[in-house]
Amino acid sequence: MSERNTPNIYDIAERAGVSIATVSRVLSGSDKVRETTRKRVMAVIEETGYTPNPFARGLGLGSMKMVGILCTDVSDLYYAAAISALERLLRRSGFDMLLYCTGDSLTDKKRYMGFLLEKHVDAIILVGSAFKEQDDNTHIENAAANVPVIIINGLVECPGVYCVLCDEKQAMYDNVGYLYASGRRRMLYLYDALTFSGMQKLDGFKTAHCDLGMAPDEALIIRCKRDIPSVRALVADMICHGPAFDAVLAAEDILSIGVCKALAEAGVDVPVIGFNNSILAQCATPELTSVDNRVAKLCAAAATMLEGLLEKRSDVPSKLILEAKLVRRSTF
Amino acid sequence: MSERNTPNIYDIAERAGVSIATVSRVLSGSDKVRETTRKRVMAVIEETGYTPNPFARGLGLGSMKMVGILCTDVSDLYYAAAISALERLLRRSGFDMLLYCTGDSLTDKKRYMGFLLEKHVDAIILVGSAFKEQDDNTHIENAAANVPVIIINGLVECPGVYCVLCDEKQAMYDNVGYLYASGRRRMLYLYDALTFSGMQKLDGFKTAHCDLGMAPDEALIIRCKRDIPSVRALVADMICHGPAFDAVLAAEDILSIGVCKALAEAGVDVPVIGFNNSILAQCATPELTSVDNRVAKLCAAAATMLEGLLEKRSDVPSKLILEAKLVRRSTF
DNA sequence: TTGAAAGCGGTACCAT
DNA sequence: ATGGTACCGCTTTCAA
Repeated sequence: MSERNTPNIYDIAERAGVSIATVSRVLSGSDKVRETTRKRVMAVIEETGYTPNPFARGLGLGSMKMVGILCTDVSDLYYAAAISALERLLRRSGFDMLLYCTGDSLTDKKRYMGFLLEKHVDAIILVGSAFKEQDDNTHIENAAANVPVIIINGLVECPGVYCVLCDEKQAMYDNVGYLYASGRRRMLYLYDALTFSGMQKLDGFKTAHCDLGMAPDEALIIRCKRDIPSVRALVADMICHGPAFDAVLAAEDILSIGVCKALAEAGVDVPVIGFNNSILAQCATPELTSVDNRVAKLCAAAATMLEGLLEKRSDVPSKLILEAKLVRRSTF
Repeated sequence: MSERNTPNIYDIAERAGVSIATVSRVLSGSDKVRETTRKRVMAVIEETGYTPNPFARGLGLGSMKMVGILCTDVSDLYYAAAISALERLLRRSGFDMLLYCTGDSLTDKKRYMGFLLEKHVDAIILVGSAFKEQDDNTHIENAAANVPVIIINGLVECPGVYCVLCDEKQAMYDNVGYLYASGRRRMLYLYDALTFSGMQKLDGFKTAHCDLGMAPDEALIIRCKRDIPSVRALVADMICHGPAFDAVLAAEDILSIGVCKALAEAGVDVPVIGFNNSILAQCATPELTSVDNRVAKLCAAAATMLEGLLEKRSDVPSKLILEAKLVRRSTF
């Protein structure tokens, strides 16, 4: 072996007394290698600790078996859970995860999407509906033209884009139904952003009202900051000065926390339902009833899709919708 | 341009009427290119949307500008915060992040560390003290022999390993002091794991007791599951059946949540101090006083170190310790 | 079953 | 300032 730091395929070939082609065959598990030859080559590989150079392999194959992940913010509980699940699943399929956090600006989302394509990843997974824009999804369409794109909990209908989502509209629709059945008529709806997911939930809220013959009161549909003290102040103020409400639906657990605090302080007892069923739901006092939107299942479905796509199978559905599930705790 | 999907440097050279060497120079911003030539080449690059193939570049340079990150679990709030911060910082320095989640088994930690080395990453960052083992840190030492290794909040003293940590021992030591000053003498200490970080905190707890002339009561030092209901049950039981305590120190915010719930139920009011100052501290009721162990700062320091190391500067400290900071809220 | 050699797409040294 | 060319290390086709 030469004095390079790591041995290469030539070193192995030389020491095993074969050509590099044979070493390559052994490495790829080809059956066109005589057993004795394979043994000899393997012995040299073991003894030298040789591992193939991934860049060279990537250059020849056009792939380093990496999947690019785009999320707006890993420090968010929901995204972190998704990425944790995806990492395990991807690794099991032999892929590495290249992680990009974009923040909310469309410019950065586009820019990072571009970087990912330049890196020649094998696929791109968009985590969260924050990636579907109202007007301009050209970057997603463009990416999909080059490589499979999977969106977790977002929907962009375009060839090459595969979506795995939770039926959050239905979940929120059902929430309204449950509260209605328990006699509630003035439900407060809190949300922080109108991403695709945000719009679905709001839509479910409104549609349910209509179907139940109630006109949703716009004064009870409030956009607020994703921030406990803000929500707390907001709800405290509403308790004092109206408009009156007799139940609360929040688009995110974190918002519900603020709600619970305000309610507890004022000694008001109305049902609250959160969304995401994150650890925050268990931390809240009283413990929060929350909609579980099945992150782990969504990710598992995405991973399965991905394998299908990379094997160029034609039976991969372009859209897959899972049901959410209400996890009842103390607040309802 | 040929019918390949993406243009390569030869296509650009041909269309610009120059050699590939010149294109390469333009790409690398060399000043040894005539301005008119540069313009011509740039024009072709723009118009074709050419981007250099990272595998080829990686092969030649021996690097794809990627940093490998190892953490036991991204879905943990603390690690997620760290990884979020690191991602931004690394990207700013032009590095991509290859994320690996190992779980707690040493076998997997070693295995994934090996994978990372095989990928020829430019550096490895270990997030969390879970990576320092009691007995066997050969995998870390071995990795450090090949590539810079940085540990966030962990300590392995060995050449090539750089550590950035928060002085959690001192923080816990101070906590005991504060509680002592407010008249507390029987402090309950809860922890879930004895990682390096866990041992530091416990050590601070015990040392402070000794320095204050109190023998720490081993019956008040309790290891519990990292799980709200378990802690809650544990503390509820202690309130009823003893041993008695008049303050609680927890090694993690999540444990404190269980404590707060049990205290609230029993109507007992004793000070509680959590650790990590995560979002959970704000979610708790009452809001939790917690030690901020400066994840963002630690990560920033790590990023700075990394740049120094990759520039082969010799002024990079092998150990850097930051102070923690107590964030006072309602529980103390 | 095995080997020789042509890519893959860059970087960088050496001429000119 | 520019071009020619030898690497970097692997995969794969074509011959033998």
